[in-house]
Amino acid sequence: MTTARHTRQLAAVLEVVGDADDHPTAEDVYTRVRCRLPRVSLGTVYRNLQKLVAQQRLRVVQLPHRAARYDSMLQPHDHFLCERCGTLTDWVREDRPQLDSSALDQAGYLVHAHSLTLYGVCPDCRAAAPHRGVGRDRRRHR
Amino acid sequence: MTTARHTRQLAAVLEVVGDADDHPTAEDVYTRVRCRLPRVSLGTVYRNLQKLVAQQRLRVVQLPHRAARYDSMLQPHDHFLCERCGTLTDWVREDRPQLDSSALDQAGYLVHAHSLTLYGVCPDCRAAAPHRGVGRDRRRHR
DNA sequence: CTTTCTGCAAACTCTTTGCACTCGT
DNA sequence: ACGAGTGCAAAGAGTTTGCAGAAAG
Repeated sequence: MTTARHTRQLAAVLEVVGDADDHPTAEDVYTRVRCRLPRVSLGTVYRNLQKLVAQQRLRVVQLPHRAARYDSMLQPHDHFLCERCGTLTDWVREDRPQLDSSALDQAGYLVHAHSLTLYGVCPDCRAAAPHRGVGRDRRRHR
Repeated sequence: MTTARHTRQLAAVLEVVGDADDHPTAEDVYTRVRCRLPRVSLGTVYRNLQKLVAQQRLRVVQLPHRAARYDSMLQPHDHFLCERCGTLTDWVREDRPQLDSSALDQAGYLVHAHSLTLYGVCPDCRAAAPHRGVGRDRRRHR
């Protein structure tokens, strides 16, 4: 039987993501964990993030063309990604319409989970440049 | 001024994806285009897929831990991914216009687009093994 | 002591790119 | 002919993995 061990590295990874309010990437987590445990390796960070996600103690948000982001908010929610600055925002819908998948259910599909992400421009970026530049100059952050 | 050229490679890529009913990956498209144009390169396939997506003549479906899949269905729709066999299915909801993002709108977010993907087990896989194996044996296809 | 976990570095997957050449227009 | 598009091969980002040694139980 597999006995999960409690290591400093695992604890640090969990705590770093828990304390973060910015949906850090694996690299971000690595950097922050390093402040405490200067000898951790990126591989270990990845392994522990993976483990914590599997244990449902953390969530991953996979994004097209970007590194995965980690999230300690466990309550069901979705995300908004600002295409200009790359900031990822939690979006908790109180009216979460239960996502009527009955058509799929009836067709014999078994739905375990889903992911919904919105893309657009955040308030800060709109304020900074309301008329989005014609030239393509995205991909600035991370 | 940029003058778009009409090349065999571009036409073949578009046609291959258009004829496909299985959401091919870039590699799949590459293989199929090769039947006709044995000298195409994977880089060209990627470049053309990218171009076609930018022109809204094709759609990409980005999936966690998997290669992107291409889709010629232009009407708004979502997807279902079978976690056992990797098959991606179009899911057209008639009741789609929902997705009430007014809370975000009011907070100053500008929403351009969104993506919604469901994960689970497709009818075929359920029939093949109703009681999903306890051991993790995913990642079979592609 | 045993076994899991770690650090390190190499490998891997998917995708993008630089460059010289080709072929639409 | 001009230059967008191509083939090729190399680079790149992000993530995974094999292995010997460290350390948790």
